[in-house]
Amino acid sequence: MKLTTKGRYAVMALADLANFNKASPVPLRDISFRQGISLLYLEQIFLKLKKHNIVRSIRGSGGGYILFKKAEELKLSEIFFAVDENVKTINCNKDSKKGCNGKSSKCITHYLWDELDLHINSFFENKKLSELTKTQNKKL
Amino acid sequence: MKLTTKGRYAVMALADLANFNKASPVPLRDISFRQGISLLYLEQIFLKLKKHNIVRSIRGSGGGYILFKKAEELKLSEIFFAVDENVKTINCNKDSKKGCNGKSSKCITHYLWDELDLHINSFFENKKLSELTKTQNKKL
DNA sequence: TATATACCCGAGTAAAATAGTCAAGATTAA
DNA sequence: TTAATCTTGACTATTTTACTCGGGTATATA
Repeated sequence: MKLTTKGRYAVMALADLANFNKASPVPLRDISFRQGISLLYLEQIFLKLKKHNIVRSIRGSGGGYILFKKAEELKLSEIFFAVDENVKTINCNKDSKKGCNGKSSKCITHYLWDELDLHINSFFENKKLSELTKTQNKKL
Repeated sequence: MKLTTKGRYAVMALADLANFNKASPVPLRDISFRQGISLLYLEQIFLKLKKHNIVRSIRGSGGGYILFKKAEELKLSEIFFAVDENVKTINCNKDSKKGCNGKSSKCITHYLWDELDLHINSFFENKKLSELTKTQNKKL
């Protein structure tokens, strides 16, 4: 689980999309403008979201993107997974030279990072996109 | 809270130190060897740990480092804070141009990252260094 | 006191990752 | 047909990370 702007932008853009998704497809140009994210970069991100069936695209004039699932059913973990590919925060055995082989005092921290991943993951697993837009609407 | 090898190394090295801390100071050379971490890099890391009163140094021949606190009382959050300086995983208003100003639909995700930080922080707040070494000793 | 062992510290740097841009399309509504 | 919009792969500037380097300083011990 890398936490970079790519994941952040994806969540922001989808939250925006959810807000404007009522009737017609939303073009990236609009999201780009409203959220202040580079259009070209958004395109990259939405291609990934599309590949993972998070959004559906409608081409041509008047086209844009729509959510594939309802915001109430879309977990943030799905979004991050779609754009970030890497799911581990830290892994101990990058180069298995001295890193982690299970014996001696070497991999003292192995289980820690596993636990951490579970912990972070549970946060995103239990969070739906709709919770964001609700928060926003309340201006909480 | 950036999660990089610097934080990882710090935790690994301190866990190692806690294991060998019984009688005499532990030289970085030994930790470097056992954990497979560059000695020069470890020095950098331990300077920070020292500044934050996590370890104490003893110079000269026969010298090395010892833990300043008991492993049972040393929270992982202190360690990460000491070496990483940055505490936020993602922040929404890097350049406050369009990022986050509290109005319109812009900062939809603002509270999300706050929550996330709290969530991750609580993990490290509730974890003591001694829990790591115990895990290791049990070969769990 | 000489010497080796260790910490101390600022500065520099190579590699990797991130955050984009660019160019050339393909579709489709109006 | 034309403008709007998505599609795709490749390219690139910037930033961050993960180190290295070169010179210290302090102290135990022979």
